[in-house]
Amino acid sequence: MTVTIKDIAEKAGVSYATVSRALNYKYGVNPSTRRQILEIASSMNYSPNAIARGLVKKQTHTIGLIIPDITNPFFPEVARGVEDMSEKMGYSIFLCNSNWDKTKENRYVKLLIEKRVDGLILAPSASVITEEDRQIYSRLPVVLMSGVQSGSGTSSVVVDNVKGGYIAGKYLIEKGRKKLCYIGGAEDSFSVKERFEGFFQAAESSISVSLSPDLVKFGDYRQKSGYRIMKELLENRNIPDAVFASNDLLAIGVIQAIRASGLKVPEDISVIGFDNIAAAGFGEVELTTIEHPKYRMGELAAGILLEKIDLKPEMQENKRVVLEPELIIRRTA
Amino acid sequence: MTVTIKDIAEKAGVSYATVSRALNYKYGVNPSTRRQILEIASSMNYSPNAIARGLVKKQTHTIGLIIPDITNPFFPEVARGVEDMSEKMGYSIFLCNSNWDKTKENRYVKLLIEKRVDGLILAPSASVITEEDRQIYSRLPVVLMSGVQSGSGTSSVVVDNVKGGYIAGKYLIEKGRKKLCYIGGAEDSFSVKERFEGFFQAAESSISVSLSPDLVKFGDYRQKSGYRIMKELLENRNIPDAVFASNDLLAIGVIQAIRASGLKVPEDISVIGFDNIAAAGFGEVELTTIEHPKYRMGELAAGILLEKIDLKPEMQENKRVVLEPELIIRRTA
DNA sequence: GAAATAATTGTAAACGTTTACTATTATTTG
DNA sequence: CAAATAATAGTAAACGTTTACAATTATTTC
Repeated sequence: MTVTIKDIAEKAGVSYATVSRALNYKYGVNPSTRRQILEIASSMNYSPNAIARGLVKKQTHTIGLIIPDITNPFFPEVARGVEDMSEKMGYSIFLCNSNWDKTKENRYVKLLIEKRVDGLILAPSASVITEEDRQIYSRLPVVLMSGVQSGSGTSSVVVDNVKGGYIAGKYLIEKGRKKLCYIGGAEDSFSVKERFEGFFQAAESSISVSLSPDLVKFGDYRQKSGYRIMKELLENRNIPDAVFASNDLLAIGVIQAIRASGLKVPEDISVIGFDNIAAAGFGEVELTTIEHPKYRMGELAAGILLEKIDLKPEMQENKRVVLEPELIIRRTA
Repeated sequence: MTVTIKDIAEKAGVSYATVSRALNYKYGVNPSTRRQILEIASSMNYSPNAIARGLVKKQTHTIGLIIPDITNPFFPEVARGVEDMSEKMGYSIFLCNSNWDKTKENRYVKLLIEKRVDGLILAPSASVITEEDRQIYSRLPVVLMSGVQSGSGTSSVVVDNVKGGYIAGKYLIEKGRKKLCYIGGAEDSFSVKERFEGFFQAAESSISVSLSPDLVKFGDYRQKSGYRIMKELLENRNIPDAVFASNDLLAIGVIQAIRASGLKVPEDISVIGFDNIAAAGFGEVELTTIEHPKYRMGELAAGILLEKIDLKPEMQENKRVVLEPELIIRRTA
């Protein structure tokens, strides 16, 4: 049906090996023959079959990107970073949403391996790394992103969560806040724990500041959760003067709850988030937060992966790059 | 290196055709042989090579998704809809960001065809459809999404922009607004025009309402643009009592400008957007807007495409489905 | 229990490339 | 101008599957 190298060869009166060479600009084909072949190819609307090529070259120039949910405002930028870098290097990406479901994530990994991707970028939906995971990392180049503990057995790029938490805490304290509060996502999430750790360190470092256990709460990573938790705190008259939410969505929920109760942000309660999602800067939100270099993270992950792909398996080594968080001061703290 | 059907065949002492049949659950292989083969396959950690299969079956179970920019809050939901539906039907998606660049979009189309995707979903970066585009639609199943005029020569799924604009206008008028204003994205964008058309119709339908040409402005689709345009209007003392922005980002910028000038939304000026992006509902934004069924659009596009793929080319027919917009009343109008 | 039929398995070609190796032709060299 | 060399082109195998067809083996039927 579609045009193949053979068709071109026939029309040009040469063998199809020659056509292949001409098309791939390999040296060793007569310039005039090549010109002729190229012309015929374009006139026949020839489109090289990357599947066939992939089969013989054992390379698809394709990588898999598995993230929990592209709809979560954290991930589009990451994905864009991955895509931009990949495109620049001649790779395409399969986008897969694991929907925070480890089983689905694993199914995707399996599928992508069947599709013979050259490598995999994974923002895991769970923090723990299983034996099965390690097994996968030995089958193909993988780089992990975001919320991954060190010693994962493969390359990873993460933000310095502890430092981010620390910066948030320090800033709040400098602003004269005394009664701190931490509202985190899922308690078993690695990054939630790390951000808390940094925040806790900051609180500890100042004797006049408290971070009492009843002002450390966990839920999940959605806005509603922030709203609910904060509302409860307010209703119980357990009122901090500053809250650090472990991500921006949560922080927005927290602010809503505070304002709904008639209190003011930041006058009565300062609120600081984490991630600096695009919406944090929107109009009336103006959230003070910690920048999580999302785009850069994606870009780096892709860069590291592509570098790995170019190396023979025994030459590949695992890198861990830790990105710097940064305080973004807006209006809520 | 990796395990192939031949390796399994050898170990099982059968021909590799039999292994292929067993693995694919084709009828005509002895149950006990199959059991044995399956066991060997799994013990050897066999992963079928989808590339090789794709070559012979001339089907990759892969579709391409080209959108302008996943970082634009409109697209993640669309992409998610596409992905969910595709996954359900056993297809993977290549994600490509054209970055609103027609040239890049075309390069991607070409690349995806080389990678032999079974079909293509395209949210075009430009409104006009060229001869080249039509040529492409004849090469493989394509469905277009969002901002596509009818008669595009292939299937498409869009929202009823005219109706959306009309609903916005009607609502503002019902609320007693008299001096309407339209702030649109790029003037040559099809959807910008359509939304205006509907809005204009609504304005026309009521004699006590004005929509004067100096209150119809165009820019691009970013927040800043909305801010800038509105600011100018306010500075020139050309002040409407209601503005319909052709998307939410623009609307947010408009609101910022209004509030920065000391006026109140919605008391002094009502603002209504379009798209209902997630951030429109966030905390303090609470934007009144027109729902654009983004997820549904992606889901439908994928559904229509997959249906098309299953049909012989001559059986494929072009569908155009028009989704209903819906008024979402929040706090800005 | 032989013939007919059904079930299972094997053989080989095909999918569209790339590439090692060989063959041919053109060019240089002394 | 013959020999040596360089440039160009061709042949055939390989990549890992699927599948039409043929071959074999098992089962049924009378």
